[in-house]
Amino acid sequence: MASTSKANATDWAGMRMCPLFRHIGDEAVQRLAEKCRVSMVERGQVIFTQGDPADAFFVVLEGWVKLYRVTPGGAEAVVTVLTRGESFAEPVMFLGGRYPVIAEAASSGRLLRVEHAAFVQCLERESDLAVAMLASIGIRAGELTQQIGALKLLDAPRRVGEFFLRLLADSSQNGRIELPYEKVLIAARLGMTPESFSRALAALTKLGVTTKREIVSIADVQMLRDFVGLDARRYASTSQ
Amino acid sequence: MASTSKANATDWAGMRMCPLFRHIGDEAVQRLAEKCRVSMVERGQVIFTQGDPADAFFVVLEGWVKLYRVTPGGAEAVVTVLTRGESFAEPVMFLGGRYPVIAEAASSGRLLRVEHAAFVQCLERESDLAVAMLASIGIRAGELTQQIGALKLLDAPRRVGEFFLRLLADSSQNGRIELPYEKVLIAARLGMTPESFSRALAALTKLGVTTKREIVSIADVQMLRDFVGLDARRYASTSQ
DNA sequence: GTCGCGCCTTGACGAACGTCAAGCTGTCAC
DNA sequence: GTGACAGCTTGACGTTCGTCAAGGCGCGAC
Repeated sequence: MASTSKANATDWAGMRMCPLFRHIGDEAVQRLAEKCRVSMVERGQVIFTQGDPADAFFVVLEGWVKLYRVTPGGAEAVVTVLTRGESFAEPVMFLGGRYPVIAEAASSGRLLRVEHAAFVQCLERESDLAVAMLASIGIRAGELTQQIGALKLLDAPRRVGEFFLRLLADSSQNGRIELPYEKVLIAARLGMTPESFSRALAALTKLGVTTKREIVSIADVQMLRDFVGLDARRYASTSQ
Repeated sequence: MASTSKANATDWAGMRMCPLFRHIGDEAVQRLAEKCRVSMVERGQVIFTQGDPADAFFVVLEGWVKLYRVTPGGAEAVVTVLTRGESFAEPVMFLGGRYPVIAEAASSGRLLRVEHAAFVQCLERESDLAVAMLASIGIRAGELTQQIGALKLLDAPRRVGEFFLRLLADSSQNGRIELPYEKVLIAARLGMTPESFSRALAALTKLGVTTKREIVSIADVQMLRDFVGLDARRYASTSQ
């Protein structure tokens, strides 16, 4: 990997926005972070390849990562696209198998790398950590179950709006969001075609959401919130 | 709860089909099962209520359970419906909070009740268990991410077909599946309206899938498999 | 028995998204 | 500067599902 460094305070904060570590005590997160390395990656850089032994999992601290397979035909089949605060490859690492996909940086960014050995060490030392992580990961599963419903409930512009708001909530960069270069990836992530994504962006322009290249600017966050209708879905919130 | 008993061999097998315990060693599952109780429930019976301290989580061994909230207006808002092999309320239990929903048996059935104390005891004793469960639960999350995609990919009849096949895979009762009394629950679970569900069933009749009341009979399982097109989606399989 | 009430079904209609196809815009090579 | 290519946008059209509405079936009450 290009260049690695120890996790600093910023990275430590980045870990907290990951669902995996959301319900874990500050000290525990810090102790784990100390054993991890932060890697800088460039667009196109391969993080791991299909078949590599899964000896670590990753948290995206900044930028975008795409996971894909190469089909027998040789075509790229994108499994998913991840961004800030999202983790990947944990299950394979826990099981001690091999990575079933290729992970590639879809933009320049920073990744936290959690090694198997370091992780298990922490887990054995404090049994609270295991329970807390089980909770975190379980809640994440619950949220996903809901997303399935939300996918049907929300139309394309609202889905895009919600996605932008979620990215914004993490780092309040005053209405500015950076997307990966290929917007087709975002479309895939949101479960729609590039065409629909483009139309959704056009519809959001009326609400003060403008896009210049890969930069999205939201003039009035509250207006977007109202449009998405977060309030109407308050009942459904929290897991199971 | 109506009547409880110790977990027997059948129940022990039932636990194995739960994603939570899928990647755990036989001995570990058995040790945990020994500490759990199996409850018989009748249709309409409340398993726990909104606000109760979450001191246990559950695995459905047989029958159907619905989780719902009562909205401020007094209406029932069904969160989800679960059946054989599915667990619920783990995250809240791990966090030591209170149940945020009401759990009610949607049909008569059998539940495995896993107490907090017993669970933590097992977890502390063997650190492998924690890692295995993290893997299991993580894979489940990965599967859900896929379901989100599948939801868009598959039309209504195919979604219903796939759902039936998944229920069948668990207990090969020779093409016979029992649904809960109110089919509207299944429709909700599959993310569609009762009308669409009805139409989907009508479409499946041509494929030898007949429904009499709450009993679904599948004449030719392979034909249904072909229709759903499991093969076409093989690439996307396994988590992340 | 038969009345009434749920629930399931069936039909007609409209909205939203995917697909196909064409045009536009930016970037890079030469 | 000019050409070529890739990605994005826009338009037209068909499919599918949700919505609204009416009808049928089964079950329990009286």
